[in-house]
Amino acid sequence: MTPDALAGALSSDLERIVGLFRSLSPASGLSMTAAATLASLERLGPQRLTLLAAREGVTQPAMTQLISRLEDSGLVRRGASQEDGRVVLVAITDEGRATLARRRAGRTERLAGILAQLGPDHRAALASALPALDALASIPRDDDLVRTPAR
Amino acid sequence: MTPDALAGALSSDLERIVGLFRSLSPASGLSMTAAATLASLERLGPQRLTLLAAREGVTQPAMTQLISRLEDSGLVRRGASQEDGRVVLVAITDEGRATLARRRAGRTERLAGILAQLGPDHRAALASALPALDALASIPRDDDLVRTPAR
DNA sequence: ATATTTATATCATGTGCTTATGTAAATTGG
DNA sequence: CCAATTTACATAAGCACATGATATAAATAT
Repeated sequence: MTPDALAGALSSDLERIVGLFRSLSPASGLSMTAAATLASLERLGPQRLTLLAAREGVTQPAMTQLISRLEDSGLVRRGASQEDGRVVLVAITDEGRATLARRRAGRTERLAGILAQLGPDHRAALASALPALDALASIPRDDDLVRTPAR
Repeated sequence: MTPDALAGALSSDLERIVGLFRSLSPASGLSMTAAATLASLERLGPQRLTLLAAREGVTQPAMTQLISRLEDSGLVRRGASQEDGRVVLVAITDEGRATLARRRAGRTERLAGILAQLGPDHRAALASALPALDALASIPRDDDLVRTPAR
């Protein structure tokens, strides 16, 4: 299979799978961007506001506001950087982690129900595709490359 | 692998893949819901407003407004039902199909660029996972079951 | 030391969602 | 059948969340 054909097929499947994902996600009071940002913070550790904005594909003012809301809700914490007095390092709190965990538990539970309806063969195929999916999920995004100083 | 473990692993990968998908989708002036609704209309044919709302996980008023906007943009058409004078059957237009196609082309192009960075082994694994992904994408949603008349 | 750049915040505005409610068509029950 | 209820959609008011323009303070460069 050519890379282009693979991209086309994947793109088509992804479109519908994202829809499935959205219908699986419990109404936790978090917007898609909020949930994705929290997940990034949990996975990558404390991050600068600007990096978060680039990573989630929103503008910097939008991220400033989102972080303010998340901070008010107690899900993240603003911290200062020691090297640079301008930067804000955003970190997830225990409460933020707990909220994420609840969200995931709900989604996983519904997904398990759906997988149960699938045939064992399809389940096996999905299980064997996990490393590839993980590779897909782990692909560096543009914004990860932003921090390449020209030396 | 147990179904529950599979659900957990899938759920975790999906969370990050959705983020990738969002960053791949071109800014076509369509919201996520708008794009998903258009895609549903293309795939399933004309649909009632209420069914669309349930399928996309928004309220009925939200769908009424969305359809009005899409109609103003010429991407969908409102039609009447012959059996029931209350229902509105929403259909995608040729322009709507063209818009969807452009969106997909942009996404596919970026995805192809990313896949090229992956190793051939990972590409092969993804290719072999396509049937399973397709099965996952084809799983009926709750709202598809709504139409089960009690006889 | 001044000018420029960078990181974040603030403000004004617009879109898209929600809840509450209205209207007309279909269905139900006496 | 006709009044009451239900169903499908529309409308309205308000809030969440995004954008673009701009301000401020810290760091860097000339």
